[in-house]
Amino acid sequence: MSYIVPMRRLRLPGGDLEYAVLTRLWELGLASAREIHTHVGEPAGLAYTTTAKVLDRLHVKGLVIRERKGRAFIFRPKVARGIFDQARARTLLSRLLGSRPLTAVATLVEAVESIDPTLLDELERAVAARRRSPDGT
Amino acid sequence: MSYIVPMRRLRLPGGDLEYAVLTRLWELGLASAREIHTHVGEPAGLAYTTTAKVLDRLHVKGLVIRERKGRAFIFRPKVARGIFDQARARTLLSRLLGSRPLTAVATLVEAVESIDPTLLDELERAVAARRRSPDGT
DNA sequence: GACAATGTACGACATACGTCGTAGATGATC
DNA sequence: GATCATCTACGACGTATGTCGTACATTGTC
Repeated sequence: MSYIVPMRRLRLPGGDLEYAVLTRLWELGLASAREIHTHVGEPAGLAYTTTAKVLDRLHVKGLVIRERKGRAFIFRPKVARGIFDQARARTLLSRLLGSRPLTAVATLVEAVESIDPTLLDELERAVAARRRSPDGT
Repeated sequence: MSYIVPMRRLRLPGGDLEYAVLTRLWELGLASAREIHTHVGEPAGLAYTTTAKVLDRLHVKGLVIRERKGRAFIFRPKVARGIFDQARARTLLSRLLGSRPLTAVATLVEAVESIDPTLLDELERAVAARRRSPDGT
């Protein structure tokens, strides 16, 4: 790892709460702050304004669109989940691989296994699939 | 993703600069702040005190040991790289897998490929190896 | 022993994010 | 139309981390 780059400022990833909110939005297609809160914030014991604030920040970051509907807003994702997740995965992966990709890959596989052994099959399948279509099938 | 857990406070991961410094320490075995700075901070255009501060924080976090040597300190890692990297990988991976592990695995493989296609081989090998010895060979 | 060089200690500021609380606006209800 | 419920706007605080600068201490050198 060189850390020569002074700190990338990708507006993409974001924190866990933001991602959880965005995820819910992707699943619902469109939703009010209240709905998102009911699904994400509330079960986590968070205040309604916390959810609202997150939605607000996502809006500022241009990750969600919002339209007024009466006194409230209806939010909808502005970025495609696939695109976002891809970028997010690349960012997280880059940090993980660092200067010793080979070793890191082994560690990565171990981690996958420790989280859920059955994912090894999936991993194998995914690699095979990737091999079959190096493009984007 | 449920985000039910209010935010883990693992003292492990840390940021990129901290990880870069720790990595250098693992590589060198033991080193002075000046040495680390020469290897990590300087090439990144950082001030010496920045490197020193990072080392200081790593010390506070109990990730490095330091012994006085004259007016300076000699640092040495306190945690094994393997252990640390494993925990780090698990943390990063957990965030990546989220609520749709299957989809995430595919995205993950794509990301690996986009970063370095040859790593797919490595990934395959690692999975196979993991299969052969589910323990810790 | 005075001085320059080099270290450490530490406070400070910036940003990203999680997390609330309050205030004010707006729509719904009787 | 007065009242109540619900939203949004926004400021604030806490923590983690990157990033410096300054002050103070220590060491090595004439």
